[in-house]
Amino acid sequence: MERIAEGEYAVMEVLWDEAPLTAADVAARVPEDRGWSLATVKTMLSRLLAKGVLTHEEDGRRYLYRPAIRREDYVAEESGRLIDRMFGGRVPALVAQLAARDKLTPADIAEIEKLLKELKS
Amino acid sequence: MERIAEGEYAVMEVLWDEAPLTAADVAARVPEDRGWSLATVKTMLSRLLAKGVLTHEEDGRRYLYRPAIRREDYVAEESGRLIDRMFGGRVPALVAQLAARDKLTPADIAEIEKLLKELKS
DNA sequence: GAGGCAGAACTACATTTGTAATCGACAGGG
DNA sequence: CCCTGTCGATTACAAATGTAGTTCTGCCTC
Repeated sequence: MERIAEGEYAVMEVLWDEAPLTAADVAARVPEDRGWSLATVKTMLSRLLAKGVLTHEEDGRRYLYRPAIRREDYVAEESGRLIDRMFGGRVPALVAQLAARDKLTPADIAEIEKLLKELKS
Repeated sequence: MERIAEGEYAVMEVLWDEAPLTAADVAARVPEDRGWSLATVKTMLSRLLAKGVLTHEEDGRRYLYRPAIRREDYVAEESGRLIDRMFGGRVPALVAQLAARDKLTPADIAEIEKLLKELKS
């Protein structure tokens, strides 16, 4: 699976949330703070098509875009990559790091414990 | 803190592992499979210096390089970024994802549970 | 003391990414 | 039927990245 750049990812997010959409629809849904023009969004869409992570179908004179890969799959790949690179593939090392940085609220801890308990059953 | 590119990161790893080192030493320690020439490593070192994440001190005619930022800090920032982007900042969502993908061995689970238990004390 | 080697500094060049502008085709409104 | 707005396609261009090569300058060796 091709790598998706940071900016491109914002477009994927939109389409993972709702698809199919026209280019204009995507542009309208991209987070405001990107400050992108429609042209920029169209460039992103072309590149994502070229990378094979989007498909398009014709709808009259326009295209409707939709993701060709599942969000879960991409997210899994990216997090795996990070865990491999930064934590030697060891998930507990990641959790330890988060803990050391106070990134875990008591609610998070409870939730994770619950998850793990269910896993073992 | 400046963003460190993927390739540059490999150089940082070397120096986090052992420092200070000369450019040649770094080159010798970069993972084989990168297939980098000494020149490439030197370019990386310059760019990392420019980004302010390395420092160098003179050692006669050469430089000795050492990290200017701590590995833990960088790793914390990067993992935070990923968790924000892909999991809406929710760590339990990340753990759930790993679980769903069978990325957690029973040993991992036990280790994480132990970590969390200690956190609560 | 001249030649060569080792270092850093500078230069090079393709690809990817961010961020558009422009072009050519066509559909719909008047 | 023609104008104009809308589409996708093509082109643009700077910054970051990957991956070196080249140059200049001393130090070491013979």
